Amino acid sequence: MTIKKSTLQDVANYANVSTATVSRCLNQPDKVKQPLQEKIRQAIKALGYVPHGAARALASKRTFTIGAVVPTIDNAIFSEAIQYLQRGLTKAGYTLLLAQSNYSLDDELHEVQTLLTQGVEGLVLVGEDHHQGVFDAIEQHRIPLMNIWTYSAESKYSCIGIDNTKAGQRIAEHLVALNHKNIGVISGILRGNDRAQHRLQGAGRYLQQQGIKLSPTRIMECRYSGEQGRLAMHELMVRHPDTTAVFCGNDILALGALCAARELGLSVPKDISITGFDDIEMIAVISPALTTMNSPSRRMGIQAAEYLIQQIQLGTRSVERCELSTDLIVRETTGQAAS
Amino acid sequence: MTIKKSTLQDVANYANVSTATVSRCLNQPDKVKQPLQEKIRQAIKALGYVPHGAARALASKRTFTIGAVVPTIDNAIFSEAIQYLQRGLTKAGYTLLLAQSNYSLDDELHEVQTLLTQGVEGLVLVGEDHHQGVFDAIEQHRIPLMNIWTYSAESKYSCIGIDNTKAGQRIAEHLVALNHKNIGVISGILRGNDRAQHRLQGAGRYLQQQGIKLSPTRIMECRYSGEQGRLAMHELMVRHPDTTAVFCGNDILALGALCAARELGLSVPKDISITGFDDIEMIAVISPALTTMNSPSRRMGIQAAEYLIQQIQLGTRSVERCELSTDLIVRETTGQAAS
DNA sequence: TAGTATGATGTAAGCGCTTACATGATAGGG
DNA sequence: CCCTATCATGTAAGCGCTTACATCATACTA
Repeated sequence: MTIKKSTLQDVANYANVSTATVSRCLNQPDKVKQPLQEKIRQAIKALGYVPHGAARALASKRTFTIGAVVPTIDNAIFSEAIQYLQRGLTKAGYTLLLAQSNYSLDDELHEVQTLLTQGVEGLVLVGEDHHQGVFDAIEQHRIPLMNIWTYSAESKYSCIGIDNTKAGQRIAEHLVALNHKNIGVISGILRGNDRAQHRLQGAGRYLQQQGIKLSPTRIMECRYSGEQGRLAMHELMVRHPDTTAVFCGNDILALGALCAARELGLSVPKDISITGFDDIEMIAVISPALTTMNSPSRRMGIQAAEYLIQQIQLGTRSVERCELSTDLIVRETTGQAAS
Repeated sequence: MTIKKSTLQDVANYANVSTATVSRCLNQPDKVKQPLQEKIRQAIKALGYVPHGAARALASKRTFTIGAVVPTIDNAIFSEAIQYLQRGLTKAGYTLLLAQSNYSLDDELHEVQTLLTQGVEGLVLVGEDHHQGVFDAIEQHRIPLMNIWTYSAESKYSCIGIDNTKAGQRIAEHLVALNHKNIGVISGILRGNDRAQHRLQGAGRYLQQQGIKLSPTRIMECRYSGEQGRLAMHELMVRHPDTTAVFCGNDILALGALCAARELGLSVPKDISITGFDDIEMIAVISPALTTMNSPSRRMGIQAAEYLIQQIQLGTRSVERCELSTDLIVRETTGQAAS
């Protein structure tokens, strides 16, 4: 172990071979004879040699890197997907470059550009709505894109996820079946978030069909955080004390709403029903256990990795759309509407 | 917007200047006259030029990249720290390369080597125990390292975090003050996890001083997951039905334990007290609200970013040790021992 | 034994950028 | 009006690697 960073050249000198041989020993070992390999391995170890990724990338035009941009890593549902995505990529020798958009399409574009500068060979984005610049850049770089957390049959790009509209409707059906008429919504920020929009649309449309009006004042829009959900719930109950059910944009918001209900002395589900979305692990072990829709985040992560690797290796650019099923998981926070 | 990826050379040709000028326009704009800058900007836009990071890195010997390895991103406490770390780095023009060790020091070493190949200019690791190879590699590459989630006055490397031993002791003190004698522990995997070890040691030592024996059979070791916590709790209560308090390694485990207690018909905190660790946002809005120690994860993320950037810019390699205070947050899951 | 196919290794040309240095242009001082 | 200091731009040499191609050794085949 010398004290200075060593290069391929150093290793080659040390082992008395050419740089080409060392390079081959590293990348195509079967092309180098055993004894030489030994010698080279020893040299590498002795010098503490670590390959220079940038040089390699420049020379080979390969980075073995995939980029992903999620709204925030600080939400169990995204971090779970990322974890599995990363695992799949790592296993195949790829590195994940992760960025956050904070639910902003402009930020997303900026992050995508940074990722492209870094040379990502594939991209994972959340949702199907993106800045036009994102699509342009992807075309120009000819890299595969996979939109996760969304499914639509006409999507121009590959996607894997649930049909958010249907899912939203499914929740509404459940609430209507329980005879709820005065329904409130605590949604995440809708702007630039097609998933939230679709869920709300799905629910809204169904309610309308059932003759139930979802007035704008019953829709609270806030950041995805427990505290925000709590505040939104309080505000909602001030505006519409008659509310008997609340459709929350995700589980964290639902948890906040649950907390507010407790603070207001409302019993769940007797006085008020609350639904979440995502089915993060944690909410199954709390009481009352939350009624929610599950988000197949692992599957998305795993499959996004598989798809991208395959596209890269085959050099193809086929569009693959995969709809994952989602189930309503009825637990303890929904019940018959108080009469 | 042409269809092929364009290079600096292309931009230079298009704008009728040399590559050097384009490069300067991008990196040191004040060295290029206004009108020329305009022309170059236009060319860049027209060609949809995106710089080639690897080439830049190779030529400039700068990557503006920082690496971090956390046990798992799928734990709110780490993802929160990462979020703030990333935010700080991005603001300063750095990119974060994130990897996961799955609580394994060998995996950590492997990830560190990958990160070094990618040319990271600084490293953030969790805890102070690392594979010797990690330290060797860092010495050789002469990059700053910051250990987060740990504080020790003698640390050879910079660190920021809490004194886990003290924190463990603090929880034990709380339980003893409530007259608990039969205390169980549901810890995360201890191997390769100095934080968990220290917390347990801190608690164990204090209990011993108080004449309370923490027998090995009262210590459950399991993966950090709600479900694992739940199972561990069941097992613990089978082994030691006399247990009146359970010290959990983190909040997720505590949630699982809480669930198990409910399943066993035990009332919390009347029959049994449960403590968590980390104070993730969510546990404040559930009921019963969890007694826990807070982990200043944001501060760690923010400060790790500041420290590394400073070290890189100054080219220094000074060691900075920062102890963050942590507080016991007594909520509803701890109470007097059942007599 | 010569001729050829096969495999192992070496040679050297870049990959797309940055940057030290060279060059040319401009302006001010004597 | 020439000389020099100053600034803007161009020229070209690599950064550390990969890889097409050249070279050489070896093992067959006839």
